[in-house]
Amino acid sequence: MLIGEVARRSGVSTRMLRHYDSLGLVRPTGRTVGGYREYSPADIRRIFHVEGLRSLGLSLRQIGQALDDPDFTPSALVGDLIRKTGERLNREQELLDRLRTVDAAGPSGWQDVLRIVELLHGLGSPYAARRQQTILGPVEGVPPPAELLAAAVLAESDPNVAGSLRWALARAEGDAVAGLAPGLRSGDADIRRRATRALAELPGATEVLTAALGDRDPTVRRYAALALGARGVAAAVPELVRTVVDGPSDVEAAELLGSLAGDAVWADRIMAALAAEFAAHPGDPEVRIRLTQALAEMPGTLALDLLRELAHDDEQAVALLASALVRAVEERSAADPRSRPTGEQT
Amino acid sequence: MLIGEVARRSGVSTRMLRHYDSLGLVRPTGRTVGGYREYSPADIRRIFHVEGLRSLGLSLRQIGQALDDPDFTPSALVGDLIRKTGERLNREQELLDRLRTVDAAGPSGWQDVLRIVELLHGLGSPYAARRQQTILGPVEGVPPPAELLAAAVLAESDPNVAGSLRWALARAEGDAVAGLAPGLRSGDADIRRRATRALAELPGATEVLTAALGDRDPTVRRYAALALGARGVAAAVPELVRTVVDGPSDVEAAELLGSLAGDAVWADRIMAALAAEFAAHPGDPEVRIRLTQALAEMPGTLALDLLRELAHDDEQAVALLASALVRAVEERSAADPRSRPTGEQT
DNA sequence: TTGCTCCTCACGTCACGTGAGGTGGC
DNA sequence: TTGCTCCTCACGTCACGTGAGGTGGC
Repeated sequence: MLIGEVARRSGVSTRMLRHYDSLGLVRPTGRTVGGYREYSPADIRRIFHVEGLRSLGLSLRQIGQALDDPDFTPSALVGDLIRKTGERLNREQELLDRLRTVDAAGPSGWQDVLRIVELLHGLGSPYAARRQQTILGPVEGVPPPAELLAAAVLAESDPNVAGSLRWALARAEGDAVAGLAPGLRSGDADIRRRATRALAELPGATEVLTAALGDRDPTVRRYAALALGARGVAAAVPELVRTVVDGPSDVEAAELLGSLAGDAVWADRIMAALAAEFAAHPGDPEVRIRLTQALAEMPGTLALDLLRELAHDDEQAVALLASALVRAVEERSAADPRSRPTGEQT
Repeated sequence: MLIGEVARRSGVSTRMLRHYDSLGLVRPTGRTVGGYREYSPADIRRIFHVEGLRSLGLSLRQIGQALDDPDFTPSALVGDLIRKTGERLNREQELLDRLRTVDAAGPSGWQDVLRIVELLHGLGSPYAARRQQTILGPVEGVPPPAELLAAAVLAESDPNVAGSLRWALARAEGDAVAGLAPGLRSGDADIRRRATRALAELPGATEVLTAALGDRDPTVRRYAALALGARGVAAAVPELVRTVVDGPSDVEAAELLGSLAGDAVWADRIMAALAAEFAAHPGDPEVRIRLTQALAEMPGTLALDLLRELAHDDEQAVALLASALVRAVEERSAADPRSRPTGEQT
């Protein structure tokens, strides 16, 4: 069979068939009197073998070695190909991510593209100082896009750099909330915490933060509750109460509960929740003290009855604190009659 | 700054810096008296710009055009890069899949590798006839690995080819069940159906099939129930009863219920389930007829009482069928006294 | 004789690495 | 004088595409 027909049947160009010949990879068995290459059925089969191995990414040189050595062990070579292909795949994936980031920023000229690439490069540095500098460094004109900073916030493990990033993110142009929201769906609790902390420092974001109240991770829930409490969102109340009980940020949580209790509807529920926690922690002085201190944050004389009761608490420290707070609340209420509830006699 | 120091600071080799120079991409502003290239700070900045754009996958030619034309619009080029990178990514992913398939088959020589590649190629053909031929064609020595055929079964839409594949799979070497199981977790109901049908034709596979009884898709549940019923697995009973009610494969389901009812424990539950279905479908003659026919499959005189009752059914067709079946069951029981239940008087 | 197929030789692609052979500045 | 840096020129890589210029068979 002459080279043209072989090319048509195999899909390999005549150029490549001649190339295989010159490499010694597929030598046609004969030549016609005119010097034309004549391929035998065995030659054709060999061509298909070559194409088969090429479809696995072997180089022509590797194919030549493999086909000519019947004892060739494929396992090592295949393993190597898998590794190399995986590396190329990762590189292509990273490149695609970079390109998408650039595209999403909608650059209007090459200056913009270069700035984003520079940022991307700086934020991807393994040195925290370099990342820090990238964020705080001279912002030549356009501020960095929020989506990019959001991605960096989710990945940042250094607390100082993370703080700078949140600061920059709050000032960035673009939809910072949309950039952070995917972080809340991560399987990694650290990433969800970073997302929540950053969301807390943004205006709005109430909806995603409310969803974060249902997170598996207590820290995520706490960040979300504190942020929502500061926005006056009553849905945060149960988690704020839990924060008072558990300790970290209990003072901040108590203050937020106090201001939420300014709303009469929520005042009763908050008091009921706090009272329930006293009942649930009878023998734990630390929890009871935190709860008692939280009562001091309640507006007006809302907590006065409960404080008077606690002044006789079995725990000495609680009783002393409650007594002091009873006096403080009474004085406060005498000074400002508006805060006196209707049912109370002086 | 001389070329060596520039190379150290920028990470670009001196060879490449000279290459950039010769392309006109980065021409050092000056030369020393000795003819050495002298890079100015602006030149260095340009080098970093080049590297920035290279990190996005632009060719040196594209970079040259971009940097020299201040009106260059990046959007089209970036879009093109995204498309091309996505295509490369897909190709790499497909290559990696192929390599992993080959690796999983553990080929001992190049002959094996070539056979697997050939199979892979044949099974991936867009022509059903070619796929069919690949499966049924001359199997030169080693049978195709089950994992490969399993993947093909999950992807095969042509019913004839699918049948051949299931046939080949049942005869293949390797863990066919493990190859099919991921198909049951697919979001695509078609793939789950294909997986279940293929599992049904394999020996064993009881565990995965039992899991498939809880599938969202009724067809998947039916395939699983029929397969499990044939294996004597009583967990299939509820779905088999539903199959009798719903129609397709009701005869087969009834037969399986009949043989499962050979176990006294299950006999009562099956009869109770069938009776409940009669109660649930009062006005539906087709369902009642299928249910009545199913009663004929119950062993011995198990269904006799219910059939006698149905002989007076409001639906004429049901009543006639039930009367005929009552006689048939009575004759059968007279001929074979072993099938007479203890409580019955002749 | 006219197309068609085939032949060999050779250049271009693309981003480099690696010499060879030579020179300038401390 | 001795290293060190720099210079230009040029070949090799890898799997091809695309000619140029020429020839054999119907």
